[in-house]
Amino acid sequence: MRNSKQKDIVLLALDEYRVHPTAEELYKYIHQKHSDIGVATVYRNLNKLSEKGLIKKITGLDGSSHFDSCTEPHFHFICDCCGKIYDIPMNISNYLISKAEEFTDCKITSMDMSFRGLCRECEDKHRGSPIFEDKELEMLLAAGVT
Amino acid sequence: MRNSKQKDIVLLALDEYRVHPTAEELYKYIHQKHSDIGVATVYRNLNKLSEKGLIKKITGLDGSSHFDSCTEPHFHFICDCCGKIYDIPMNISNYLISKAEEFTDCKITSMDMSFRGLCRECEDKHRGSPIFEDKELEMLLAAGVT
DNA sequence: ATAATAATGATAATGATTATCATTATTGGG
DNA sequence: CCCAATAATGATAATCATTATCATTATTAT
Repeated sequence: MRNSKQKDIVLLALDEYRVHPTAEELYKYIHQKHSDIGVATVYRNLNKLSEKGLIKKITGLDGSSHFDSCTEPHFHFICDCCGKIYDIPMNISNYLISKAEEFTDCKITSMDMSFRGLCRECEDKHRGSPIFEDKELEMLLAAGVT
Repeated sequence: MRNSKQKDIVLLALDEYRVHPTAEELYKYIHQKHSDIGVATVYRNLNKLSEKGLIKKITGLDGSSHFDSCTEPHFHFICDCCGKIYDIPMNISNYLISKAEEFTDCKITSMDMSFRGLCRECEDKHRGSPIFEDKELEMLLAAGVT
């Protein structure tokens, strides 16, 4: 991976932007100051940087991937209502990981955990008026590591 | 959510197919026996069923979403090399979840955990010839729940 | 300084998913 | 049991995110 002005700009912008932007969002942000940088370059760099572990790619939120300049081990909470992403500065135990390796007989190199639900703001807003049609969605949350 | 023949067929097919298919794959499978069912119907039903918690939507693997008829709490391992998905029949402790709720001050209704790495098969195949360019990818795996 | 080659930018192309809309099927009253 | 309300369907157009292409430019090891 060679250096390039554009790569630096993308990294810096991601750092500044803070709120787990999509490639598209970050591109628009960058475009304000650097109208000469193309979309493809932003996509390319974000992907390359995340492949190398220098940034984090977060998937499974909405349609698109989000990116996070923080590579410290942490997880995410996504509000089902407003879509906002919150950081959860938490680690997972090595015990869990070795358990998983045991189960699968596979070598684990990375993992991803994300929680969903309602953030405080949305919960307050929707108090009394349920945003979900029925209770089918009230998911069973597991009890104890097995 | 009303009943329909198509919904039953989609659910049954997902059950039969077993291997965490994408909507597209499942559509092709269904199409063999039921050429009258459209793609949109398969997509619609899979999404609706997963919203209701009757099946599981798995995201963040490749470009597309996969679906899983098993709603028992479990996680997934995805091979970075061949893309195969393995089940990990594991639960997460309530302690972790309440910790996460504490951190975020949000109400958690569901969670998702996925591991990545190399499956046994691919590891054997690639022994000696590293498929990754460098060691930057050897991700720091966290130590102990903090 | 230079040759090899990785990165760039513009844009076309792709792939997955959703929206549209006229038609059909399901369902809870009467 | 029939009927009105409306959810579901199928075909296809449209959208959205992302990747491929390719000629040009920039970086880097020698």
